[in-house]
Amino acid sequence: MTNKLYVGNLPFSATDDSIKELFAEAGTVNNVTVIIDRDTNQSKGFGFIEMGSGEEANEAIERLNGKSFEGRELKVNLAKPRESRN
DNA sequence: GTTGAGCGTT
Repeated sequence: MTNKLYVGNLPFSATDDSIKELFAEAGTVNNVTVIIDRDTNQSKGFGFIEMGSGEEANEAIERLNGKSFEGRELKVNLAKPRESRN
């Protein structure tokens, strides 16, 4: 999987839906996952986006990385594989 | 406020 993106410095007002619409301009958004803190139900300030293809993911990085969104500067990069939370 | 969480099966 090279089509998975990591997005950080996300505004707390952002959600999976708003991010999906944002990344939709760069290509097909296959899936969006915003990390929500289970204890506070508030976003941790980062999330993960799965694009339709690696080229679309790369497009999203170049177009949305460092872009101002809701008053916060977006950090977009390739995501690293998740480790077990055990 | 920066590289996941949830669920017992995706």
